[in-house]
Amino acid sequence: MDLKKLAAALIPDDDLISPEKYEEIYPARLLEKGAEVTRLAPSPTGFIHLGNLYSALADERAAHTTGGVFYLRIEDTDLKRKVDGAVESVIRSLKYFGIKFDEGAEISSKLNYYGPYYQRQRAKIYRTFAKKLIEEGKAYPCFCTEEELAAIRAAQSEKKLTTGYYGAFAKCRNLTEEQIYENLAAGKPYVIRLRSSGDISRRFTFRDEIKGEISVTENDQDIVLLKSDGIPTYHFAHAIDDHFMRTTLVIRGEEWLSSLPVHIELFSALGFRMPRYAHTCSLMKSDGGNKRKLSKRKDPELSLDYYRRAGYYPVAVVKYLMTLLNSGFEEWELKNPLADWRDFKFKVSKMGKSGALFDLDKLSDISRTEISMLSPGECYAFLKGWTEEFGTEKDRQHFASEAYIVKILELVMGADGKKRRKDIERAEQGVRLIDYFFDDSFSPVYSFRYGADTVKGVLGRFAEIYDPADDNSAWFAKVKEVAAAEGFAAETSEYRKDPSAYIGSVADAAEILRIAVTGSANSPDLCTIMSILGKERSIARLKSAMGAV
RNA sequence: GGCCCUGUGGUCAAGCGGUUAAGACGGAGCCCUCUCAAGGCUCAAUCCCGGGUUCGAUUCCCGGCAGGGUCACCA
Repeated sequence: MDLKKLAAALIPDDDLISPEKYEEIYPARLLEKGAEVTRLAPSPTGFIHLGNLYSALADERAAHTTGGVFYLRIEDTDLKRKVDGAVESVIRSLKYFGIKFDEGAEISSKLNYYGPYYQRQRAKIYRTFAKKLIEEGKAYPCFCTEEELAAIRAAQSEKKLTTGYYGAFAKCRNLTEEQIYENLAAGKPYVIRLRSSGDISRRFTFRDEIKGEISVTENDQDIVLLKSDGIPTYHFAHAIDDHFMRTTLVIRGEEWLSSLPVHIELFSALGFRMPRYAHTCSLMKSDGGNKRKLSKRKDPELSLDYYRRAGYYPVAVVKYLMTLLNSGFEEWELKNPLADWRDFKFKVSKMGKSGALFDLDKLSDISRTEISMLSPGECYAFLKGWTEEFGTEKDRQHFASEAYIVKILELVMGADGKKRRKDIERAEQGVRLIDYFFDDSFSPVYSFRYGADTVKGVLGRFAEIYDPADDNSAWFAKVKEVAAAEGFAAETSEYRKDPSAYIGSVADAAEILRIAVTGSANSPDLCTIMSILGKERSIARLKSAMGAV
């Protein structure tokens, strides 16, 4: 068979350049030894979730801790699943979490020598190499219809054989020259398949950067290289792109492990040297007692936008992911509390081998800690940023008064450097937490544990003598005075000695005041809260609580 | 079902032939205390099972089992 002629008939493009030329167009990168070139290669099929960030972070760290390059490639070969705005969303989300690319799609960089970075725009390159493989007899056209393929699959699974297009099942593999041209003349659509030379019974070990030695067999599937629309499949595009974009380390989810044999054969058929691979375990979610891989479709609440909306501190999300990526990170951080997290020596080889269950408690804890280390001013800026995007109109009005909010935050966070409160876990909750400082969002539900007379007594007496000029101890002395007058023990120790002699302790009396002022039995220092509110509003709240019982 | 990956407390996990089997989150308790938060201290809780190898296995080997992944003209 005249393969040259066949290739020209199958790939009639007349604007292709020679395959060798591409080696010159995309030369080896000039990088230090050990520098890794990694990439994030999402398909633009919607939002990205925590699992993608996890992977992106691994890529970013692997590149940037070795002086390498991290680039963005868009795998948009499946037009059916394309979602508008997905690329922008990916970039925006990653940027929010501090993940930056050095080159690639939509990245303005002088380094963009290896593009285009959208696979749809790379059709010529793929077709060039598909043509080459056909000429070499390593690829062939397949005219099977979807129905025929389904029938083959059905027959195979009935006989409990491996499904797929391989060996004797690959009907189009041995089509005669006449048959092929007949089909072409009839205008039948076709795909280009790899003519696999592998033997599934041959087994060897492959070294993965995370999993270590893994056992694989040769590939024997005649997988599709070019779909009937002339666009490549993932496998084919992967081999060509990662070769010509000079990727050194492919970090991808372990769901790709099973197609590794295909990729090994592809690189070999194309005569390319393989990059190294790191197959990451997937982030899991607990689902009815079992673990399950995080899914874009099933877990919309794990979209990165969800974390933005909930207001988790972005660095906290990254740090949480870092603890999963390299568990040594946590200890390192404990030892270097002031160091930049990027100074941690990330190692791909130290990545965990088994899928971690996503732990919201842990994320919350880290977020709380990160926020607690902010200065009140920084925290204000963070919360304000959140209100601008996700808050209510009322929130935005509240946050217009910077001085007032900062004063509140000094209380809520602890003004000095060492005694920090950790009340704010994320922006959304933090903004709600301080709602009671604003009259238009203060909507208390009074639930006093004492009778109306006692409540009114405490509130009324305190309203009489409250003076915002009092310092903490003077303020508390007045609380004690009021408490004693209403039958509470002025000292907790006294109350403990003889509980029956009192109706409660000073703590219980303070609770009445606290509920009246804040609407809650729990709050930070009440004395400070009242001084922030000021005399008028504090007393007004005491009075209105009196009226409500 | 075939093939592949994984298997240490509730969760994330150190460990890499001999350890009282780290640490963090969560839980319980105590202290502190006007409540809460924070902080300090303490406690409970783990090597999937069965065979080997070995003086000795969480660690090495084999076999089960369990969980996950994958078997497309999707990535």
